Amino acid sequence: MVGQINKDELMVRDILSTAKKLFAQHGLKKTTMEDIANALGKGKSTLYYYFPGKTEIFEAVVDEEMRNLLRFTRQAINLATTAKDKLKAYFRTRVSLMEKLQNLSIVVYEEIFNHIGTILKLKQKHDEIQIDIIKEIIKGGIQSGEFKELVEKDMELFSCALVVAFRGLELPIPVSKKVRSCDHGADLLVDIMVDGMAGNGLKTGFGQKKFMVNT
Amino acid sequence: MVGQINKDELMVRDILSTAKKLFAQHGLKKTTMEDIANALGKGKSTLYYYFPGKTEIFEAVVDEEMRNLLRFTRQAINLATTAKDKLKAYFRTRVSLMEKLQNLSIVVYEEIFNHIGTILKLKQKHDEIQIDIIKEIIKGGIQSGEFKELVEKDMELFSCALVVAFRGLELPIPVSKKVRSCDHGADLLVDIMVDGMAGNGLKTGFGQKKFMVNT
DNA sequence: TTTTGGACGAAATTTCAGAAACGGTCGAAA
DNA sequence: TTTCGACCGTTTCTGAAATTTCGTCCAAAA
Repeated sequence: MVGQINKDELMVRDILSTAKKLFAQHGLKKTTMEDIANALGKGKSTLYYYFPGKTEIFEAVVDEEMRNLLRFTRQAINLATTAKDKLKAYFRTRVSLMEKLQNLSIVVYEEIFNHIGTILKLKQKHDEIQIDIIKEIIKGGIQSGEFKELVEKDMELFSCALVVAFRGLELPIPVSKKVRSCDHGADLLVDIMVDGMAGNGLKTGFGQKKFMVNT
Repeated sequence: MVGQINKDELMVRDILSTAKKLFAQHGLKKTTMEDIANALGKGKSTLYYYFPGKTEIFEAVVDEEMRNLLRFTRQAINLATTAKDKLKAYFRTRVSLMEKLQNLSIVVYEEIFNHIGTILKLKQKHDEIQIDIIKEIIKGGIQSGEFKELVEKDMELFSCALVVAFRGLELPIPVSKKVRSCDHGADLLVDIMVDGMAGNGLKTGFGQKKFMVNT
């Protein structure tokens, strides 16, 4: 009984790993149940013994992949001590692991952007302008002393990031709407961005005080 | 002469405005050159006198729409005085004008997301978790005094925004890659987010020395 | 000259019936 | 309990004919 459960899970793992390879290689549509079965050296209906259908296999593969990403993220977060470093860890691991995850989802993305790639190239041109706008604002803020100094490279980077990040808001997905619909939201974000999240009352005692001097 | 140039531009404007209506109503593919010509009350070849082809008309329509959005954005920015308010104006106008622009691109978006809507629903579930993770980090930061106080609602909003904004980075577009590929980028962003962009000594002329205190 | 309309050809798109492929089921066998 | 081949209903592909649509051309109107 315990052995059977293990055998069950082993089979499920086998199915998922080979399915993942095939999905990453040929995409969801082009990968048939028979392909998976053949790659496993099993009969097609064996798959249906372990999974209700093709959809569930795909979902399981994606779910597993996302769980992995989450696991690594949590791990990196736990290694950091301060909240600031935790945030850094969050973003850093997500950025690096995203690229690995894209091995799986690249086919999906390709399917999407074969349909709209042309249109988004138009957008790109205007993104350049938007970046310049933001950069100008920041430059103005720096000159007036309202903002901290920032080297040209970082300003460029930060402006790019803002524009790109905003694209996430443009995607018509439920969670986006939640943020988008709240007018107060945009202001809050800028408030945080400008004034920072750091509290004035630094935590008592043992904290390491650092002085950074810019000119 | 001058009169002809005006007439030219007037005709171009007419074409673009009626084409825009039709594109928004029926989409790019379902709108034929004859549809546009009929709606104008002109012959089909008239269109070809003013534009090389259908593609160019569509691009011109989209370009005009984006220019409009840019125009309003600049206008709003100029009305604001401080850089902080300018940033706010930037985001606020973009959010509100985006919805109007979507009247045009809603057909486009529909075409896109009929293909991938199913897949992105999977993501949504994990987004919920990510939001919770970030919220927890922020909560911890607040409790330790590292971060400023934030009401529950704003914390939720801010966390959502971060997750959603990150979606923009995931899109496989050149500018995204530019930001994504730079490891230093993520850290810079968090640095700015935490410490803020605000300088200490406001606009005291020339030599700006700044002291940043971290814990 | 400048501008327009409609006819025209080439190329893309749609249609649709028949064929192939696919997801999923079932009973039997190991 | 686990695996398998055969089978069914549906979806997807194919390819050729019919239709639509882009873009050109030229005569004619302004």
